[in-house]
Amino acid sequence: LWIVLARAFRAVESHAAASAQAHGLTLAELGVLEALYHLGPMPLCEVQRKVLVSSGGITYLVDGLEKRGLLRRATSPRDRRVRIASLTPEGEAHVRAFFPDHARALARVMEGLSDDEKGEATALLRRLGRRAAEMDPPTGGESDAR
Amino acid sequence: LWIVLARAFRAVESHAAASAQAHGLTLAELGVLEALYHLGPMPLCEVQRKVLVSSGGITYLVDGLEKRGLLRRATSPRDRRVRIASLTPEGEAHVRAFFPDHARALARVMEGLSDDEKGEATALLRRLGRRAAEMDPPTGGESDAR
DNA sequence: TAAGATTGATCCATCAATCTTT
DNA sequence: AAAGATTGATGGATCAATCTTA
Repeated sequence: LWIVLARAFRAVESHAAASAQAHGLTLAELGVLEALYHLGPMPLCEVQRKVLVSSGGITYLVDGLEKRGLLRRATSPRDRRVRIASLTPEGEAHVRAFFPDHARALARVMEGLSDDEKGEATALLRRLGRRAAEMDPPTGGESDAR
Repeated sequence: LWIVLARAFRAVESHAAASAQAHGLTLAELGVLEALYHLGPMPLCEVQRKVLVSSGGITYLVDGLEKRGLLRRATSPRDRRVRIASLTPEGEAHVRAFFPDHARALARVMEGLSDDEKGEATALLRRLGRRAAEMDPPTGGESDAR
């Protein structure tokens, strides 16, 4: 199973990465933009959890996206430690521009399975992922363990 | 599905990586050793296909493992372009030492699914992976496209 | 002390180019 | 030309340490 899971993931990932790259984005960057687009502005630490990247990585990612004017940072009024990321109008336009393309590309890659099968695979993988994630922490739980 | 697949993969991967690291190995390095252990000596280009890494990457990996005395390179008598990698006695001992641990660790991570479910998930993922892999080449087919 | 964020060092892996052999 | 292997440059991402605020 592990082998097959890895191969399937890499195969799909390469397509997803190609689709992202066609719009000048990394997969991780695309993840950040999508999170902000669908869920609205949120603290960096929350984005980090969504995108599954290290705390250093999120700073790096957001740096790049901010430099390109796709998002901006703001300080939280409630807690002066946290920085809240939100899409700029340009960023939102960019997401709207590539999202349909990206979704279509992914759908095409997945069309080897019927809708029922996709549902089943999703259910199975969700259980597998949950268990594996909450299992005795590999490196202390997260990639940021101290 | 894509999201769930990615999360499941990363969750399992982190456990696998931790298990490998416990024996001083990268996941990719572990893959090379396992391939050589189970399938015997083989050309570098074949190892590359098994481990799914770029051609430059395989050289890098094998360099490291050779430097640690876990495998050695030899020239093929049939074709003087190819280099054949084979485990040294130390390398074989090393694999024998960590393989049971590693297998057990993986089994534990997967125990969220019953055997039937594992079989089903494997079948579905295999189909998904196959289709995605042989689909219109993302970057020209492989990571080494010219 | 702990959480959020940032920095700088480091690492693994891809990429493009090159060399040899077929 | 094309396949196998190697090199050097580059980049994305983790990691450990640090700073600020709670």
